[in-house]
Amino acid sequence: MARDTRDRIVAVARDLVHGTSLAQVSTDDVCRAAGVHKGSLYHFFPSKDALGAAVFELNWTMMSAVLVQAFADDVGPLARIDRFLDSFAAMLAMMREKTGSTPGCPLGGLAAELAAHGEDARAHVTRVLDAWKRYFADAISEAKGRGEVDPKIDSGAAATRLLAHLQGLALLAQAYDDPRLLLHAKADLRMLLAPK
Amino acid sequence: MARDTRDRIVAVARDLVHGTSLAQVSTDDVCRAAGVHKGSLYHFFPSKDALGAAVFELNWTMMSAVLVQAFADDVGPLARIDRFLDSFAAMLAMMREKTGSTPGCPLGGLAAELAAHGEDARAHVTRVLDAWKRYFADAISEAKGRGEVDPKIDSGAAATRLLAHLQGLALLAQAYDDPRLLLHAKADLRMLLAPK
DNA sequence: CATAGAGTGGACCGGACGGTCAAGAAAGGT
DNA sequence: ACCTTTCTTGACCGTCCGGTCCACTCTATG
Repeated sequence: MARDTRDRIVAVARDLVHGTSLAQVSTDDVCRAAGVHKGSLYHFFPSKDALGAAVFELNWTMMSAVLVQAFADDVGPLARIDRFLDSFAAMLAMMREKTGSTPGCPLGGLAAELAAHGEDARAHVTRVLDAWKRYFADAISEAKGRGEVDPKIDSGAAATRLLAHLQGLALLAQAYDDPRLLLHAKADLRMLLAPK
Repeated sequence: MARDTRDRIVAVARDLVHGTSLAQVSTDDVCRAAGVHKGSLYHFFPSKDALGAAVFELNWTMMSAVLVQAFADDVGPLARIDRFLDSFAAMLAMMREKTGSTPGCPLGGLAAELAAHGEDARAHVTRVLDAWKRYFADAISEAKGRGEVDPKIDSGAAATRLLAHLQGLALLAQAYDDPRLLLHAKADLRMLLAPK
């Protein structure tokens, strides 16, 4: 029951924050939507910022699940990247169905907001982004070994390129309220890999 | 004097908002920093949202100046894009000096935030992004004519690619508090142009 | 110089906000 | 059965917020 309440608070907060921003969602909003009282919220979280961090963490957990699934090695490394992009696009499209407007990247959007909330929040955010990048970097390394991309490129730098591009596409998708912008992702990321 | 006050309010608001978000800056903050009283602010702007729109407009004006200068046709089209990227990177680095933390793209960041402020705000934002994209698209068209990029690519789609990538790099630069991420911009955008 | 209207000062408002608290209800170990 | 710890409740607080109001002061114009 206890863990359940905490989880419900975070999940509800996540839904409210996604598509908007942490600042635009009040603790009252969260409590109302979760059917919980302020005291409970502040029993589990020392501050609103802490709740924000938990939301970010939950987003990362969900993204991790998608990453693990997409990057399973039953297909080649480049196909894994493609598969992840499909999942990512589907995720945004589904969110648009549910909320009526296209959200940005659940991690990137919060990352930009939390970066201004002090140095430790920023450090946390960058650790998560690094973990995400590693999935790309590993696949790229493997693709280099297979001769599917230019072996001279730096895997880490290429991974950063891919992540940046994906973040940019998600941001434009949000601004244009059009998840179809992500349809270009596969081809775009291929260009950034200098394939042979 | 009148225009002067209005301009000062917007300029100050811009400085406060840049690097954070509109939501995190209060009208009191703006008034204090501008040495102005609430009555004056609400004499010029009917609401805080209107002030936000004016800030966005100012950012676009400043960006336009950079664009016009960078895209002057005294050099080839691809060199213009490079020149713009230099200016953009310099802009972010300068802002970091001034505020102590790396801001995101002055247009992209606000665009993402304002997109959730109703349909008309979003439409305004997309018009500005389209205008920005046009600078890229025109240069790409010219580069195609000169045979500097693959003539088969669609200029508009390529321009979207470039803008998305730039936005993504700016977002990561903000999250990592490291403007050097933009150093890769030139090479990255080249890859996205499928040069011959 | 009279007057109108733009611009400014600054007090004020209602409500929303993040956060607290004390007391009670469950849960859980012994 | 008992007590301790973990939750939950719901009223409450001080502050900050966006926004209003009205009296005042400039300044441009006729």
